[in-house]
Amino acid sequence: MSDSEDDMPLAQRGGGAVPVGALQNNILPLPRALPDPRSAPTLTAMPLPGVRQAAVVAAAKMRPPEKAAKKAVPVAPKPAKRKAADDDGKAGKAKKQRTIEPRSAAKAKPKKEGAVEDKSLKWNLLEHSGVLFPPEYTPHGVKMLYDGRLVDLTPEQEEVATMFAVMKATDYMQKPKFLSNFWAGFREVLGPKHVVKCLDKADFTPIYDWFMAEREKKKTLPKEEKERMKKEKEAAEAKYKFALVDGRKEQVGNFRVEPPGLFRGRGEHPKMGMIKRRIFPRDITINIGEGAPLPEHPYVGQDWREVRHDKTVTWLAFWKDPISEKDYKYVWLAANSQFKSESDLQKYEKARKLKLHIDKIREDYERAWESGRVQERQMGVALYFIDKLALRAGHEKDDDEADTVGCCNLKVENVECLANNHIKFDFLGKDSIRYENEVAVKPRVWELVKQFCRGDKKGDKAAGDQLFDTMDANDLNKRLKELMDGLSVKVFRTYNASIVLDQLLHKESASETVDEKKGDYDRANKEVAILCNHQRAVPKGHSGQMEKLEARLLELQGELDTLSVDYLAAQRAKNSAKAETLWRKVEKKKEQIAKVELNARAKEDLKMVALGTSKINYLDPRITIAWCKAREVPLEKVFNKSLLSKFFWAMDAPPDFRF
DNA sequence: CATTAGACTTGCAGCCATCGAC
DNA sequence: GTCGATGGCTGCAAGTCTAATG
Repeated sequence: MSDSEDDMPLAQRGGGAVPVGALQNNILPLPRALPDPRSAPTLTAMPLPGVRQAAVVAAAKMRPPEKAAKKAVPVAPKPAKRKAADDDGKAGKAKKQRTIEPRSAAKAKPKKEGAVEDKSLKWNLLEHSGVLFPPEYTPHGVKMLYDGRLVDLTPEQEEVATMFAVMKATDYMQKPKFLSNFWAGFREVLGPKHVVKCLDKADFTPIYDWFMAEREKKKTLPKEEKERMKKEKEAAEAKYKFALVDGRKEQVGNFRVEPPGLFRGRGEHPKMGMIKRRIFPRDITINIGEGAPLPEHPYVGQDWREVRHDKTVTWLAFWKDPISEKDYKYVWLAANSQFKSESDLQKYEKARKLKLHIDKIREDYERAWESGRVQERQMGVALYFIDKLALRAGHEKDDDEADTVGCCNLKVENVECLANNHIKFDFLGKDSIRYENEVAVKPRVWELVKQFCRGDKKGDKAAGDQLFDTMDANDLNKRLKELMDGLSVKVFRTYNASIVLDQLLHKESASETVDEKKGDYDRANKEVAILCNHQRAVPKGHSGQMEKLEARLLELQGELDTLSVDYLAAQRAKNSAKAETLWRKVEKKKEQIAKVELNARAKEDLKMVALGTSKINYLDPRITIAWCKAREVPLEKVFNKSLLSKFFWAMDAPPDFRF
């Protein structure tokens, strides 16, 4: 369907990205492999395995959400307030759980049959070493130029100048916004009376050159020196790498505090170029078990901003994002932790649950197209797009963020009604990645979109106006909750990505070798990536590499020709021994050519497609694992080391697992 | 009931170590 | 053994979504 028109087009997922429809047969063949949850070890009973916890044990701790999610809802009329233990103490906020506990327990998560522990609690014991701060700034003394003259800078000023100098070769230098934001920040650091009066006459080249030279120097360091430094670094980091959670040794994801620098927003971010200041202990809130030793830090005389013992959250530390006061930076455990893998499983189970409701939901939103109320119609169409095209929700954004959209905040200029019930989408989505797609839609949808673009009654809509002006992402999510417990927009993306993979992998295939099967897998993966519009920048040097491949092909072709001629000659000369040898060589050469051709095609094909994101975030690993088992493909062919580790919880999926 | 705070997931790019071709 | 392409890993930006708040 959509294989021919690669290249320019992007999310060109043709019309039928979601031909889901059937599959009722394999209704929830639940993760049979997971050990019976009822026999799960008690919370803290587990030993303290090293880094790698046994998958079985880990899996056992996670009940297959099936039974929990299913009927449990009406249960739990009993407020879960009993263990009001850890409360008191700490600062004002943090203490939300208690008051609202009954409510959330009653409606949302009535897990735990026997109710051994409160579901809102994520841990009982938590120990860790906090965060690792970046080194303090060491002045290099290299002077920048202003109007051709050397300029004296204080270490603080020099640090900021260096942040800028280092970015000399990036295309941020071409962005006026970046330059003006930087100048505003730099000017403040320079103070009012400084000789440097504007950016135009400032020349940071000396600092840039120094920086590049340093980098070179580091590269050419003797091997032993390099290794010594590496060892030192590792030793310094060692204690931060792990946390102790209820007796489990878990990897910490990001324990390094972000170093100061210039903010590199994506797309046309209004704040690009602003100075991201240094973060100190006084900025950081630590979350840790009550009895655990307080993490140390190198800043004498300074205290952590706050120390909490909040068992309802999974973060170890956070600070306010210095660029955007309303954002936070968190330190969490790594992807292979119990916290992360458990929610990963929940995510996929929720998506599988959607499968049971999807027919009804689709009927529902199609019916909404005929509603007398605009808002109904808009919700119906929005959900149709989300379901069909796997669009993101699209929440409202502030003016101090890049101007990007998702489904619910599409603007009228982002859609165009073409002939033949086609609609063309063209907008900047997350990370300012362009989504460009022409799709066939139901005639009624086409009509409605035309109508929404025009605006219903008074005042026609103009560019910049919301396509769905009577609803937003929150409204839609509220509606979804009525259709299925816990349902939200993003679940559709997970659902569609995973079900498409499941279906594609269950298509007939003549592939025999592992490489061929891997090809099947990658193609399926690619379909999903295209559906989700997971793009990447064309790798630099791509065209050069393609040319090389072309040249190589030509060369090989030449060799093949020569061999062929020789072979014919040998044959004519009745030299059968020689002919046979040559024949073999000809065959081999052909194979070689085919391989290079295949490689070239794949490379061209995937130059703009990123396969990784869907693998990491959208594709239920059990689909892949089951497929590997059934088709006898080593899992390592499709999952790298970190994926294998991240998905340890899914390893027992049976060969006949269906999403 | 709308807005915001807070927590957690998703996403791309760039660096860097490794791997495979010569 | 060298060299450059590949792909993994890290960094951190940018989404989503729910509960708390006023």
